[in-house]
Amino acid sequence: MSDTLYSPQSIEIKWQKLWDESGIDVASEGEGDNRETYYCLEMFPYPSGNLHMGHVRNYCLGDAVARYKRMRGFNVLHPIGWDAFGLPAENAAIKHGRPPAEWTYANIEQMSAQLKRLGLSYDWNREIATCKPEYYRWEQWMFTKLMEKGLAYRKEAEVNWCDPCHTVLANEQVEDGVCWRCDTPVHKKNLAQWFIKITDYADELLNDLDKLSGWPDKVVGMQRNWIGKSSGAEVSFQVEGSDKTLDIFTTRPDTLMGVTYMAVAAGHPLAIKAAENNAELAAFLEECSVISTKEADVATMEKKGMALGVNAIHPITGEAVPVWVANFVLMSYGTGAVMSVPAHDERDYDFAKKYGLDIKQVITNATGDADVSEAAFTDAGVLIHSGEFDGLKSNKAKKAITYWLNTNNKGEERTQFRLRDWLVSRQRYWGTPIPVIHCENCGTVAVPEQDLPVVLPEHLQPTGGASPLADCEAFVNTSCPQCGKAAKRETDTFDTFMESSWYMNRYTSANCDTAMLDANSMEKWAPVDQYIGGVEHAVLHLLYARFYHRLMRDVGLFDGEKVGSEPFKNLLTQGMVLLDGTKMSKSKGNTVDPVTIIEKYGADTARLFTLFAAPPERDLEWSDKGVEGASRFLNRVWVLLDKVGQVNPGQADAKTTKTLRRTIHTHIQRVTHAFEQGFAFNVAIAAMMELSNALNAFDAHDDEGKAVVEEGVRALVTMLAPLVPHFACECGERLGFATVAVMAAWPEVDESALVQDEINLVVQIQGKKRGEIVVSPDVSQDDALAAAQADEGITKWLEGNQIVKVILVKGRLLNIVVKPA
RNA sequence: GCCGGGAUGGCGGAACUGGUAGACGCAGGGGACUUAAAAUCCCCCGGUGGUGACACUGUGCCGGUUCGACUCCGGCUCUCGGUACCA
Repeated sequence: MSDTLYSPQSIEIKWQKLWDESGIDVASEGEGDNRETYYCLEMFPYPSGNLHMGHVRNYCLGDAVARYKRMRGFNVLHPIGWDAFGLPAENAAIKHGRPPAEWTYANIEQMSAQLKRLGLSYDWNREIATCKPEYYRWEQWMFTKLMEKGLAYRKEAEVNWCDPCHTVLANEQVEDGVCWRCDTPVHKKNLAQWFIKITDYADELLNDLDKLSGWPDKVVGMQRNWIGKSSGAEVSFQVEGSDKTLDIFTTRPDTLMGVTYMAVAAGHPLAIKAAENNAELAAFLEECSVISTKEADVATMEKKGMALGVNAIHPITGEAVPVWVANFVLMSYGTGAVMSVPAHDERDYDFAKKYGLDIKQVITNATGDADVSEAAFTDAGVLIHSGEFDGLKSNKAKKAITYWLNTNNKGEERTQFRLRDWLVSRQRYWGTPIPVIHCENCGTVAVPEQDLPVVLPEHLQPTGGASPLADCEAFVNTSCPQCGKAAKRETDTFDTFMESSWYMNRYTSANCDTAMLDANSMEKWAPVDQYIGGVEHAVLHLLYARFYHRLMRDVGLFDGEKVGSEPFKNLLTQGMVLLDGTKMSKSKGNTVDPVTIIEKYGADTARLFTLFAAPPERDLEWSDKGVEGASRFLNRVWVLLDKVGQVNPGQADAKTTKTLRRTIHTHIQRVTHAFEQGFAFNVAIAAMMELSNALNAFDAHDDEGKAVVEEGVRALVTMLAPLVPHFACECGERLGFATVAVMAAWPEVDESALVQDEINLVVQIQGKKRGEIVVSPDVSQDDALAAAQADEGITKWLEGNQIVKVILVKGRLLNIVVKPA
């Protein structure tokens, strides 16, 4: 019997100390290190105060990957840091009356200790915090480069505005159309904001999605839809009685002859002008400004509109069609105006029915009987009531009509993206200052490189109203770098997606203080081989990071040939951690504290459970009982170690020993396969449990049996090392491993151990299992059929029938198809 | 609304490329050990019928392809994530 019981607390602290001292988690930059590099990265945490189970899951997955790759002989980079700017720090600051910096730094300290207690194999030498000037100075530098290149620009955009609070609200701060703090209805307001031209990269970002074979199809699909390339035409409608045109984009120029009205956004200049002497219309525009800017709200609200009393001239027929303002047309998408073809578009149809607008059918189906009296006909088809275009199919008609518009100077072929430029300004304090100075003489001037970073004062106290940065004279007042006269700093800060868009590259050269990146280090490690994080980042963060990586490439920070255009080679999107079927969250009060679990069961049990309870990409339902099960398994393995070296009295059986050895090697194969195929740790652990059960059920009666048991237990402990590293190291020490278990070589499958003399072959009649026969693994179809026909349990199903077809699936089954004789 | 997932026993899940559905674990039932309890160990465990061998049935719903479908195709339902200022 083992003289010591498995006691996780002391073991874990012991090994954490030993790993730290030996530096095995440090990514080697050394010249003499010839190992292939592997970069494993988990999405860095927002320092909210305490680690939650979502973090634990994310980082246990990443750690298992990193440790597995080390055991496979890779030189692994596995860094960690803090996404430290953001709204929650300001909210906490308001609540506690202390500056966000204090709260943030205290949280980082606390969460670092919690991460360390989990035994995660991070290279802490590369730790970064995005709220530090050493980090964000390079983001500011990059922004000034983008200004130089014309990729950053300023224009007006709508924000959620709360009058009493005198501040811009995040979408999250708008609840059912009212401000979360004062319950006043929120309305839209235009502000001058900074944008980055991600649309210049839309085609590249779209086309390169094909290269992302290591990403889940669903994420690639979501990005493709988000970028949303569509081809169609831009069409100019003359505004009646004016020299202005109303320009629209449509993907269906074939339906142009069916336009019966136009619709513009409430913020469209035409609507604003028409409202000048129309009180009713002005009131409607005001009503439209009181809804949130969320797409989901806009899409689900009741569709409303009002005629502007203005007409547009149809470019082909010359007919006048009324222009309406509609609450579902967005100023931020396309031109802020659409042509409406109710006969062939569902939304236009509903709107036309509601307001009694004309419905003119111009497309029919192949049989010519498409009907629009009850619903819109939205399929492609054949043109009717379209003058010279009658009889053309939709595809041809699109080209013909676009060609007509082009030759008559009333439109042209166009590609439109759903993707909009990235709005990076935030009217908030706790973020990276935008490195711009406003000068009365010179306009907006970028802060010169030698004056960077623009340091954010960390002592300010937000109140819930306007940003305290704007009131901080020491920050705001400066001089113009061009003319030297008194000038004012930009007080907006960057969207926090800016920081998280390049941190993965910064880790390669985290301590470089002379440039954003050290090109050599970047080219050594990047791109990230395996990125792991929540699927909720499938579009925004991952798209911005793909974009920013290209910006860094194009600014010349690294060689695009060597690194490639994509920052993340493989992506694993993990599911959420649920309790009672809903996401664990503080606000719902359904959380389980990781620290409590670690204190009760140890980090290894917590790690094992989160990896075992669900496949990585699926949601994980938390179960206290399941945690106990994980703990029991570790105890069983702990006791199993006592079997090593034992020879029991009794008769040895060579066949049983051979079967055990086969089991050991099929399980090494299965575990390895599970690791290699999408890191299916839940399946790997199940296979390890089976192996443990098989070893436990076997008693060695001779030296051969003893040797096989030892082989099996050693393989089991080695394969457990990436998942429960402290436990495996302690077991390895007990077994006399030559190296620490977490750096041991991964077990190899002995193919010769897998060979079987005979197998059970399933016999089916009409695809239903009716029995099994024992045959050689490479039995012929005829021999298998003969064996089946000799089996009493099977022949009874064949009686009175004639065999029509026989199918042998080698090593699996024999299916006999019969019909009544 | 739009875009994208998911649905398998009482529960979490497994099932290779279309080839024995329910591995592994949890819960539950029975037993061993114990004065007792805990811990541990052994057996059973989708449903219906049957003492049993066994039979029928069964992977959200409806339909299809196939010798054979959890897996492929068409149509739904419910649910979750994203929806551009939460990160």
